Amino acid sequence: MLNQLNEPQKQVVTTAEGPLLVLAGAGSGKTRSVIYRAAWLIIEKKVPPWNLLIVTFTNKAAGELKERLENLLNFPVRSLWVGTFHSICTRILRFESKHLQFGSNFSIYDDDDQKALVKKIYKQLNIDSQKYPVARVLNTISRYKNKLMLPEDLEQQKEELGGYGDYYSVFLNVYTAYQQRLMLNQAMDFDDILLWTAKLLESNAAIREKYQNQFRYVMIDEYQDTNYAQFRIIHLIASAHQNICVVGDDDQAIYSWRGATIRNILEFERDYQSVKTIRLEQNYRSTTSILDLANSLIRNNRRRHPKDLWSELGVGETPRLYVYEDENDEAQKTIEKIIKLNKKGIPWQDFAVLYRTNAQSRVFEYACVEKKVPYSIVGSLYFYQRKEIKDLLAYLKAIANPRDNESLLRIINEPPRGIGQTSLYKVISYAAEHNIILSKAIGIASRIQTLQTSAQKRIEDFSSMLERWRAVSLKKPVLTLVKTILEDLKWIELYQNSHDPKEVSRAENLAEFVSAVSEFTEKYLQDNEKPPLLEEYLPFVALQTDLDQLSSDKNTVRLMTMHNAKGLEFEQVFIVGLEQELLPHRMSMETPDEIEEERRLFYVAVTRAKRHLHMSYAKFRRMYDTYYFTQPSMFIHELNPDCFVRDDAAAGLLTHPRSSTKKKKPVITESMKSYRIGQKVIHPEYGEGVILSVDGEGITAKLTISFKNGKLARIIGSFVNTDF
DNA sequence: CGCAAAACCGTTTTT
DNA sequence: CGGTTTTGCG
Repeated sequence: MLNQLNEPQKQVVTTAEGPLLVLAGAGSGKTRSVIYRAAWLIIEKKVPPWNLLIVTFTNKAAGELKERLENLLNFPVRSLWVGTFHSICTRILRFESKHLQFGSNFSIYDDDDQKALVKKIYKQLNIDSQKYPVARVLNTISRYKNKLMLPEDLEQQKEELGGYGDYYSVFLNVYTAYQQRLMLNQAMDFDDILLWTAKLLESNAAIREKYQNQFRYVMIDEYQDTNYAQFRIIHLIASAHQNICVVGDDDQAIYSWRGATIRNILEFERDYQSVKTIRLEQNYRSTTSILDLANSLIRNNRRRHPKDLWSELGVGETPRLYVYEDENDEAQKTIEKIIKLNKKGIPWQDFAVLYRTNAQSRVFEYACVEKKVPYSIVGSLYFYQRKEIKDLLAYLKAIANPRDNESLLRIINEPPRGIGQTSLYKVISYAAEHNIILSKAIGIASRIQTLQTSAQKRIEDFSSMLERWRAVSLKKPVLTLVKTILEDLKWIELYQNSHDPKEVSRAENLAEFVSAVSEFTEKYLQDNEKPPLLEEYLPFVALQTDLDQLSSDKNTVRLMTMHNAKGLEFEQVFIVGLEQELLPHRMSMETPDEIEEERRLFYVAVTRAKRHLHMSYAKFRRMYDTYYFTQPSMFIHELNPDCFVRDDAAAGLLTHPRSSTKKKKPVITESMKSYRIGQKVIHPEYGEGVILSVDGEGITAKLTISFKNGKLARIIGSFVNTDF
């Protein structure tokens, strides 16, 4: 087994005891080392699989790791704990629920659920969402939770931080109410899963010792992207026996916005005694020309351990940079290139298109559909966030957890069954008055005098339907339950008979959901005797974000964000949208630290490529309904010019490198403060033009301009000059 | 109460 | 622009 590894990898595998820090560059075989180390522990050290804990970054990585380990061992390992922090913690919390204020059937709320809940709280507390943006408040809540701080822990800080104005006290009110509502609904958000696990292990010595004894050997992949809560959980388990192996790369840290901190790597050596550090620097993935380009980029980061990756895979083809007209042109031509290469015999699945934001995926999706290229969008936005799927999931949550009012309210009139605002208000008041939960109140609607008789009946009918499904959910597989719900509601037919094509596609999505459950059932049966019930399925699906996960071997072009590409590799990588304000993103270019993280993100994207790297940007990009002229990403100017070639059209366009990292402040002159129709303007790149319409005032006004070169554009005033 | 029209809002990145 | 939520009316 060891013969297939290089020297440092062998050391990683055979250092079984004691704290081990592996600093592993991109493509240096770190996952391979983790798998072989697990196999080594099981075979050579006779460690039972259930004494291992392996933490991965995604569910997909966990699944692949397990599969590869079983192939290596040549036998299935059933009782091995391998998964993300969230899935492992969910398992622990469900198992230990009697020591918590939660039942084992607690609901898990995703981003949208969180947002909906906070919006309700805003209404209740009369808070202006313009003044206190929901996204910002939720972000702050998340940051505190990642530091294991609940509202009560913040009360004492109220005085000191009050000086910043009323934001903090409003925030604290929202946080307190939010947390109360979660408890009331017996629900947790993603951060709570980590937080409650850490609190449980902290406060309960018996449980802590139990898991310390169970997880005698702990391994964590992508350690650079763990946050404080995750660090605490691991520390509470592993500090007792010190058999902990963490694997990470500071150059690939791209989740600081989620609370991840590089300190976890730096302080590792402080928290554990006599840490052994091993460096993996030989890259087995990419050609030298790709690595040279990556090295020339990441060298611009000041806060890093200096290191250069090297490989023996030969020089290979020089990376290319293309310049396109606008985002549509970029998408069309990128897909056309892929088609050309595919015709030469490269299978679809060897191509990946990587972008900074999910919003960029749409044009590529359209281009694929138009040109009939099979594609998959890898990412969260696509399936489980759709309204009809969220509705169906709300049914499942409401069935499993009767205290989940939010889910119940979401579905009580969806699809419409004549239970409107007025009736609902009456039921909620009744429930509050009699101090009973909503799902109980709807069962005795006929006792609610204020309701009309017809409404009473509709509500009770709905309640008894829900109870019937609850009974099914306890005895029958979740697949049967889902089919029963869809049939009882005639839901698919309802959407199918619509004249709106969007509604019809909702029907398809519901049908697809059934296949997803069916696929899950098949997978589940490989490890279990009986098909999964709802209670087994829900925690899985709540943490599931990517539809492709179960069937990742499809022969399709992969479209994904750079973040989603972490840990993956492809023969051909297309990095698109390399523009200022997109990469680095406009929200992340305030501080040098933010710029460095964006640079690491680009580095991660580049190092995904095995043989061929294509980069591109567009001169022109539309956002909502406005066109913007773009500037090439500052990172392009940082690349060693010998490491890539520019497409013909790109030559000469990079003649004036921008030194400033900030958005250029336009020079405002008197004449720029007002625009009028018919006025002549000059744009540095597009030349002379005439204003056709003006929307708004001053330099932020949106102008429609007809340029002499024939281009019709809607752009922001500050980009053109009228003062000549 | 349901439906159509109008307002609104969002773009970082994810478990 | 595209999707969802709110509004106003029948």
